Amino acid sequence: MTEARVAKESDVKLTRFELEVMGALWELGSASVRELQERLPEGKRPAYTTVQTIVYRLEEKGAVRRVKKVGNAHVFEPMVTRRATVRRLFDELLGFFGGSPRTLMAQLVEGGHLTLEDLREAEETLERLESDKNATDERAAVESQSKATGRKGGGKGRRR
Amino acid sequence: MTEARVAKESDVKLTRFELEVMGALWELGSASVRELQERLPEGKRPAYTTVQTIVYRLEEKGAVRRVKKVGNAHVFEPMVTRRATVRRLFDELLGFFGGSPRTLMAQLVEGGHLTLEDLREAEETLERLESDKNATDERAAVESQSKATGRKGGGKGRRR
DNA sequence: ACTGTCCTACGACAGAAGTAGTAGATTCAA
DNA sequence: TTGAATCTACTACTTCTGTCGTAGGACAGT
Repeated sequence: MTEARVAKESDVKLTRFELEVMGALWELGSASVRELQERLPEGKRPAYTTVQTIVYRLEEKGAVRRVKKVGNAHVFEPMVTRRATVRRLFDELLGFFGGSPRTLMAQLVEGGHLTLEDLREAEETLERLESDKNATDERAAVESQSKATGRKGGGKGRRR
Repeated sequence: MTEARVAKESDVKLTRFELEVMGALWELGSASVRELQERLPEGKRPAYTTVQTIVYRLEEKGAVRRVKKVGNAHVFEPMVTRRATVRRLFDELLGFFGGSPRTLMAQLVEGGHLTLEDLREAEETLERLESDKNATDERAAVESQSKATGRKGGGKGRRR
């Protein structure tokens, strides 16, 4: 039955190539195997069946699901959000930096990855988010704290 | 002879666990296999030989090298900087976001990973960097290139 | 010189990831 | 109703990762 596991969005662990495919799927919203394959960068565009295999594995991991059929082809849709996935990857990254976003940010900045504008915009996003939060008073601890993600370094949860 | 490949720092591709070990090595500056093993988080602390294997593989990838011996044990030192590594990982991340740091930043912010303070500090770092650059007149970001390992191939300096 | 302890250098192996071929089912346009 | 084109559902590697065990070398006491 190739039953897709119902996984907590937060524990879906993707490999590089799976991420690559998810990237395409996130962009397209939903797509067939062929569409996905065609969106992959020319250089590293594997055979059709290779992509198919990846998609199947993603399905088993609960990262995507079939939503409908077009012709004889299945159309897949993401089950995990890009956001949740980045969060996950970022957390991993943090692991190698004593869990400090600061340090990581510094490295990124120094590495020339981020421009002042990027940061400014991020700030705006953040501020907008804050006020939204206050205005609506929205509670709900949403998905976030699933469980102290087994951080390695001494405790010290990031405070905001 | 287990000759370590002289790899361009930028093309060293590390796996999760290798990163984990590198994390420990970056923190210690230089260390023996045992020291590295002991710095790994209790929970996931593999057997001594497992760590040893990882270190050997890192050596072959040119990510670390033996610098000396203490007793009968080798002491290793990182050959790739933490910075360069983060850069690499970040680049990969960007791949899933249409190459836009903005989008990624937004996701991070929304995910509650970054606080306003984190951003402010990053900005300062950036500004400090800018003026340093202008004042000091651009100087190679070398930092840990202790010895020029015959590095000469066609440089493919990524600039963004 | 003998012995226990700690390393190193290899060799192994299971499971994950990447890559793809094939047989048979579907679909679509004649 | 046929046949080509396209998919799907498997099966099958090969490589890469994570994990160790073991044999034999080095060294510190005794």
